[in-house]
Amino acid sequence: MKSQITSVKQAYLLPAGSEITLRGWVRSRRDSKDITFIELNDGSRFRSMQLVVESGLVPDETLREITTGSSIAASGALQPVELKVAEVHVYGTADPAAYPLQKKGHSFEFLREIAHLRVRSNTFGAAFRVRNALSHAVHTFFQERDFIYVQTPIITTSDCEGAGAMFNVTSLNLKNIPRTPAGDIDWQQDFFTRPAYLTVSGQLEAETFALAFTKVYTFGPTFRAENSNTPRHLAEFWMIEPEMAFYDLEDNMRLAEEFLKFTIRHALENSREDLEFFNQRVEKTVLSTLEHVAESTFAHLSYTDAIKALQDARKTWEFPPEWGHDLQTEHERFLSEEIFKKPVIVTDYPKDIKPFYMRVNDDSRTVRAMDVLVPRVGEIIGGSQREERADVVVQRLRETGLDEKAYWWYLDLRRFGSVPHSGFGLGLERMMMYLTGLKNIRDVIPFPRTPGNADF
RNA sequence: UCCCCGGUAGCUCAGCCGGUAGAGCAGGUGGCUGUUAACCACUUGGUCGGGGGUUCGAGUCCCUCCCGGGGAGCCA
Repeated sequence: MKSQITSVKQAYLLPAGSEITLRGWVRSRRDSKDITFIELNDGSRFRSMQLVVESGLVPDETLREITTGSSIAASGALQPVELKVAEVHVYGTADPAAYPLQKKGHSFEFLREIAHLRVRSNTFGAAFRVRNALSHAVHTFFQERDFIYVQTPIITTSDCEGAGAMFNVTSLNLKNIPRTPAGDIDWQQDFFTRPAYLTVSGQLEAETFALAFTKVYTFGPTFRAENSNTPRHLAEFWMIEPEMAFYDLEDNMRLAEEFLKFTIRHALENSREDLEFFNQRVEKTVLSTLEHVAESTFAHLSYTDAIKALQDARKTWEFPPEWGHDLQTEHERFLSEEIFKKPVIVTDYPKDIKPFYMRVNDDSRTVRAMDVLVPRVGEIIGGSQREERADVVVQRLRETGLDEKAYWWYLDLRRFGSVPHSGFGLGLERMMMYLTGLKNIRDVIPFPRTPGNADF
């Protein structure tokens, strides 16, 4: 009798009586005198499969090895909701006294310290299946709309946009750094003959592709060397950056809204079981919020109107809202959580608090920027219409104190066939927090990198 | 980086005005039952985050460093 090797996910689709072999890791085990129940999980879906072992069928010494965390193969006949085991093979044991995962719930803080094992838990199994589904949805969304996927460089030499501190990339011997006669670091002797960094954004490079392929997107890792210690920040995270020629800010906002709704609907349809777990155990508003947002229309208002609304609100602020200052976290949350109770897009920020590449409005005080704020998570998308006028970009570079020579190729885009264009950046992990209700960004990325933490 | 809170058994925590360390769960042993965060009985297990100080005596008070969490800034 030959049995078919299947995943737990597939097994639930097979008829009773099917002879199958399952392989995976033991979640828990319960013993009776003449019968043993084993929960087997292989990560293929949230549910485990219950294995029933009647006494005498499996040697005692084998049964003894089957403890929480051990890896086994089990063959037998499927019957409703479980597998009646005829034969078991143990691949690897897991000493119960040493195996850190118990049947009981653990704190996220503890599980973070065992990131190599936490993926075997309910929460993190669900989280990373959702992350997989979300990544798939990202590509599906853009590919269905004829966007070209572009891999922008991880290593960059453009001393970028002032978008936060950067990690240096060097092959110099740090114990013996070459110096110029003046005593400065002699970058000529470094690998790239100039300072190099890990990218903080693929946007500038993506713009070059957008001005050839019309619609493009990036999806890759980005790095920030900021000493940020919050549940919303990572030193290494994944960002999705679409960039579209011939799109103005309205087109850009429409796409952002469509994108969020598409990925939410995709998750609701394809990750239902995992999301139901989050809804039950992590954040009981996740499902209702997602379903609500998938059907709602995002609120829109200008930065200037937002400031007014915040000033009119009967609320005492730690930082009173004031035109010209960036919105504080408390302001953003109030807009999305209290005033609108749904995603809000704030546009047209003062130019002095935004980067050089954003298109300057006719009032010459504001730029065509947009931030999408969602309840619970805050800023999930930041984007803008790009400044396509060569003279204005140059002026903005000078105003911000950047070296226009370093941006010669970026300025070329404005000299040769320039067009209006727009784009935005979306943090994959922020989206994950929104989908799962998990409150710490370190719990939605496999191996989080934060100040002082790069284990695993 | 700043401001709060915390660090005691493998995990989650209690430990009062300083007097010499405890519970639940997990683990082990036995029992019982088609069990499902199983149940019942017994039981192993601790440099009280590190260092320094005060004191007859410090888990407890003081200083300092490290680590974790929350808030703020930076942003996605």
